[in-house]
Amino acid sequence: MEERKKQVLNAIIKDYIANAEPVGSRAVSKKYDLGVSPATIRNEMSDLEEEGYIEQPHTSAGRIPSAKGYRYYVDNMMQREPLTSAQRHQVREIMSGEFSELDSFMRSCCNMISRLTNYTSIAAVPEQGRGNLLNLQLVSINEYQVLVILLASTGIVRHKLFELPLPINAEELARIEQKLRQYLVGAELKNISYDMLRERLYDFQRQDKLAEQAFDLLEQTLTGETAHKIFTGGIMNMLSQPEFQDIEKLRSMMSIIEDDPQVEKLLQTSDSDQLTVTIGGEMPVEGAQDCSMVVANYFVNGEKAGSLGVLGPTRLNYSRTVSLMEFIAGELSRTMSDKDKKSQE
Amino acid sequence: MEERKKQVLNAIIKDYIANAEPVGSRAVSKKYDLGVSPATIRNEMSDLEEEGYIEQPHTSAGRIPSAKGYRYYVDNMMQREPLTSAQRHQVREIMSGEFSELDSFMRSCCNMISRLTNYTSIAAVPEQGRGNLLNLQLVSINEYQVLVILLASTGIVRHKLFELPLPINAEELARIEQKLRQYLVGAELKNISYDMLRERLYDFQRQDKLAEQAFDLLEQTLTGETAHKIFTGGIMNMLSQPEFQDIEKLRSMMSIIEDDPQVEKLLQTSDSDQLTVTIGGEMPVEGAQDCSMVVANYFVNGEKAGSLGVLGPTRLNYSRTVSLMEFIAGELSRTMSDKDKKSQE
DNA sequence: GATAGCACTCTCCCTCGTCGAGTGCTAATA
DNA sequence: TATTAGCACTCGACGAGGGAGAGTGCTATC
Repeated sequence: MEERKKQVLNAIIKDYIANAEPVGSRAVSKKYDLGVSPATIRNEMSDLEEEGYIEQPHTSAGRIPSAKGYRYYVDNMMQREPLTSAQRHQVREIMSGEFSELDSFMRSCCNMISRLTNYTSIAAVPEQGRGNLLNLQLVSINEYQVLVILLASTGIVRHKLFELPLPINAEELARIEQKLRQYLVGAELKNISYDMLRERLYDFQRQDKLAEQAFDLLEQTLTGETAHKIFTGGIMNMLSQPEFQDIEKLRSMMSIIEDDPQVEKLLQTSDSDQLTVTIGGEMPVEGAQDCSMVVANYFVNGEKAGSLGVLGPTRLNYSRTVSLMEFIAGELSRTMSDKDKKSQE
Repeated sequence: MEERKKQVLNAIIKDYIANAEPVGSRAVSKKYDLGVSPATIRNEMSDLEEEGYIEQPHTSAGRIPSAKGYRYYVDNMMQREPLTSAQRHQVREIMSGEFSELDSFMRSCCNMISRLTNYTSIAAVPEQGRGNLLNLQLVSINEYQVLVILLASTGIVRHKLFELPLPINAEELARIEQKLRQYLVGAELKNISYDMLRERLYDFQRQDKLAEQAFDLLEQTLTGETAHKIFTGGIMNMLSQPEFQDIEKLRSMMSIIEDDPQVEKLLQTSDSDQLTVTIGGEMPVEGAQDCSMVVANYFVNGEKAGSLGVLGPTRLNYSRTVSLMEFIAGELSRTMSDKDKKSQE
């Protein structure tokens, strides 16, 4: 694309992102001095429209960027907005806080992202933990109920209460616990699949009826649930966006944000360490076509551990949002990797 | 209040709840046959307005109920709407489901309430568990990190990761664990206050430096956090209410619903087993004056265990909502008490 | 190729007039 | 005395009409 046309497109997008109103040729020529008159701009705009980068809500209105326009901007022209020190500070503050509970930590991350971006934030964390199985405890509550507590090397704890079909006494339980520890402690959590369980516990399982129960029980706790835990924040920020003054649009977005599986689907983009920017029609969920999002993955020791995203109108401030999300995901990866290393010591 | 005036007020409230539009004298006389002409109704309405039970948005509009009118209706005239068997069924279905995780159970309760009422639901569960301390475990992650796991008789588990200022080895940890168990297992969780800890552990605490650490640690885990965990559901239902088509009103409600402490404040009504109906200006939170709510407490073995509420416009369907919430809170109390008894066996 | 000029188009906003719903008052009625 | 019918009045909703303003596309000119 010729340089001047690029500049015109850039001006239109920037202005529209800032003001949410169609941009006219006069405004472009005045505010962003390209050294040419409005008439010239008009010709360029006419071309840009023909090529599908911008569109006109109606004759005698200015132009607004199309999804294709935003895409071109993000891919070829966008420059990352430098972060202020206040922004960096806010992120680091959250990161340096305590977090023995992953849940509440992710929640405050989401709130921080919403505060910084003024958009709705979403995040997904796999239910299945990372790290190795550090310890495993079976606690008898009564003879029909057993509490299984799993401790990962990351300091994350999971627990589940099980109802047994047959009663069990303390000695038997201790014996099973012993055996399970022997076979499973040290294994990587993500490797504890059905097959792996079967392999390691094959002999044990044959041994007696109760062991078989324990087998079923572990299988349920450890495998199966590959679902992600979903967090959202700053839903209210949607309300301040002029594009969502229309209640119907708002409702269609809200129903997606409130529905965990849909949000999970949104966050399933790439597994790379690059941000993913998804614009308008590219959104993978029905009814989110008026939105864009910026999704970043975070990594613990080089391995993908979860996703963070920001959801807003297609008129998203891509430049700022990308900078912020890149920084936040980086800090989060660093913080969680540190923590992980520390707990492995 | 004279019988006929009551009937007129009743008709106005019912009609307004159903249609969200000012009710005229003609409509009252026609739809709710009181056997008198519109002119007579008009006189009654004029009286009701003078006494503050209804108001007029403007001359030549019908009347709408005032907060005082709703209050009178709820206190003196309202009849509980009988539940359908489908509604009962839905509630019982959720109740009979598994719930080893209190969190996800409460979440699905909230969703159910929203589905049944078509309003936004809110719930609060005290972080501090009910029941007795059944077991306590200290798990060493590395020499500076200890995971404290608390198991309540209700099957609810809490855990917290602690960073120690001094390293600790396995034997010492085991010794402390032993002591703590000895002193604390069996105690009622809600009684484990700072004072109680001090009393029981006084000698122990003096014993050595590490025990003192353990003391601090337990104090943090067990006391202090009297905060409630807040759940919400069906936020989207707000959008379908005609009174919240105005984005500003919507925003003021949303900002309250998104803010846990505010929701907690809303739910702090009475501790009795009666429902609390709060209407318009009675709402304890700034900015919620256009709303009403119905709050029910649920009880485990006769003791208050948490609160459930429904949040909607003042034009709330009190009759149906009260019936539903009464039923749901009752079922929830029953289910959780059963579970509690079962785990005590 | 860039620009100035100009007619044209379309939205926004204001005003005006009509319509209809609903009221309050008054006089008549049971 | 309570109820009702009749009637003038008020006010918001709605649609038509018109001016203002923003922005365009086209054409002729530099």
